[in-house]
Amino acid sequence: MSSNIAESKQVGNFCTHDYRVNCSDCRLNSICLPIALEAQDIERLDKIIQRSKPLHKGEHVHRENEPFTSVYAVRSGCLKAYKITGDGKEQVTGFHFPGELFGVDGIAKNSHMVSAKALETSAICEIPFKRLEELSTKLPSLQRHFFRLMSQEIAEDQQLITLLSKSSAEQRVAALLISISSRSAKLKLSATAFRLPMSRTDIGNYLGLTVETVSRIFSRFQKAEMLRVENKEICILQIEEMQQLAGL
Amino acid sequence: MSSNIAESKQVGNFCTHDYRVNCSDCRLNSICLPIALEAQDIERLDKIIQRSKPLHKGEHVHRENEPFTSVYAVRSGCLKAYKITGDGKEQVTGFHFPGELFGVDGIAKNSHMVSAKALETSAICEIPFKRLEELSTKLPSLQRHFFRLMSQEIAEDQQLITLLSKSSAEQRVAALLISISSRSAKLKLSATAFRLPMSRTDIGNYLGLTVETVSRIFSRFQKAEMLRVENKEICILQIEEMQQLAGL
DNA sequence: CGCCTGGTTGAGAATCATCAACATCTGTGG
DNA sequence: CCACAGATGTTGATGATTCTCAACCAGGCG
Repeated sequence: MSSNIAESKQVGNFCTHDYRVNCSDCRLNSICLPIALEAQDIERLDKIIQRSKPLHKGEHVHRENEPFTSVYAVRSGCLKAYKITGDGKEQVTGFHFPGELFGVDGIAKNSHMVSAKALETSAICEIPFKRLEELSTKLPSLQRHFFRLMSQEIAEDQQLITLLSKSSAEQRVAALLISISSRSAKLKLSATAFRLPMSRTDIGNYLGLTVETVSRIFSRFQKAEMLRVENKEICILQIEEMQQLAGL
Repeated sequence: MSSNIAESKQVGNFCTHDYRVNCSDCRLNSICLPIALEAQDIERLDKIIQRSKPLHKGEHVHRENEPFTSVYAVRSGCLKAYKITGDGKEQVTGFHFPGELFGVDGIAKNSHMVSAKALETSAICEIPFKRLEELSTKLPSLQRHFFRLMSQEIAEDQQLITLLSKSSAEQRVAALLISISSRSAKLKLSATAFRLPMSRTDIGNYLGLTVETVSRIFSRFQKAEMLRVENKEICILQIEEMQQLAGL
C-alpha cells in the first residue's frame, strides 16, 4: 500500500464544509463567480448568495424538470449531473468540483434539464437567478463573467462531444483523468495524486463505456505503469503520456 | 422519382438572401434574437447588427482561434461548426439553420473555439458582442433572452452527448433526421420532406460514425420504408417510428 | 467526354458490449 | 469489534456492432 496514494488529498475536500464563510473569505473566490469583481461588488454578490448545511452523499441539489430558480456553486465535495433518458436509463452529463458553477442548463426552459446529486458530503452556494440577473445589469463585469462561464460550459461540452465521437475507450478514460487532474491542480492540489469521488459505473456512463471496459482500462494503464490505482485513489505516474493519449 | 421529394423546399432557403432586410421586417424575428423585444427595442438591436453580402458555399464566418468579436445569426442557408482535433482530424460540432444564433462559444476565451463554414450560399447577421453586451445591460429582456439562448445551446449539446454516449448508429441517424425535421417545421416548412445541406461525411463526423455506416443506415431505413432518400433530398415516411427510434 | 469528388455496397477485422463468475469493499446490526 | 449482506469492482469468454479496406457507381464541372 503506497503511502503517497493513501495520503493524497481528495479533490473534493479542498476546503471545509463550513457554510458560513462568505465570498470575500472563501478560498475559492479567485476561481469562482466573484472573479473579476471589486471588493465592494463581491459584497453585493455575497448578499444574494444563500448557503445552507452541507448535503450528504446521495442528496439532490435539484432534480430534472424541477422549476429553475437558482444557479449553484460548489464550495466543497463533488456532484454529478445526470438525466434519465427516454428508455429509463441514466446518462451522466458531468461532474462538478469546488469552484465550479452549475445549474445554468435550466435557464432556457425555466426548468432543470438534469438532476444534480452529491457524490460525497458537499457544501453548495445557491444563487437566486432573478437576483443575479438584476445584479448583472448593474455590474457589467459580473454579466460578462457570467456570459463567460456559460460559454465555457458550451466549450467543455463540445470537448466532450469530440471525445465521445472520435476517441477510443483508452483515450476517453485518459481524458477524464487529465480533466480531473487539471481541476485538482486549479485547486492548488496535486495534479498527479487524487481521489475519484465517483464510481466506476458513473465514469463509464459519462464516457459512454461499460463498467467492465473502464475497469479493464484502469488495469491496462496500471500494467503499462502509467497509473497506480488503489480503489478510488489514483496516482498518475506518466502524466505527459496520459495527456498525449487524451489528445493534448 | 417521387415528385414530393423533388419539390420539397430546402430548410436553408426559407427566405431570400437579401441582406438589406432589417430585424423588424425579417421573417425570422419571431424565432431569432429579437423575440421578446418591443418594437422600439428591436430597432435599437437592429442598429448594432451588421449585414453583408451572402457567403458562398465553403466560405467561413469565423475560424478556430480567431479573436472573438461578434456573435452571428443565420438568415438563410446553412453552416457547419467544426474544429480540428489534436491529431489533425476534423470534428463537426453542429449545424446552424436560419433563425439560429452561433459563435457564442468564443465568449469564454475571447477567441473562437470552432470554425463556422457555409454549406451553401448563406446570409448572416453579425452582432458585435461588445455592443450586444452594452445593450443587454440596458434591456433586461435582451439579457435574459441571450442567457436563454446560451443555456439552450448547453441543453442541446448535452442532448448530443447522451446520443453519442448511449445510442446505436441507427438511433443517432434517426435523431439527426428528427432534429432537422423539427427545425424545418419551426421555419414553417415541411417536417417530413427536406433537403440535407450537409454531406454524408459531415453527418458521420457529427454523429461519431463513418460515412459507410451512415450510408448503410440510410439504405436500411429505405428498405424498411421509413425513409425515402434521393441524394440529398429526404422524405420521412414514418415520422412517429423515426421519433421513437430517436428516443422521443 | 472524362476526371474527381461524393456516395454506396461488400468482406473481413477490431473494438467494445454482454454474460457470467468471482473478489472486494462498505456499512449495518448484533 | 466482528460478521454478514448488498453493492461495487475485477477478470474471462463470447459475440455483436461498427470500422477499415477496397471496389464500384453516380453526378457535377471543367
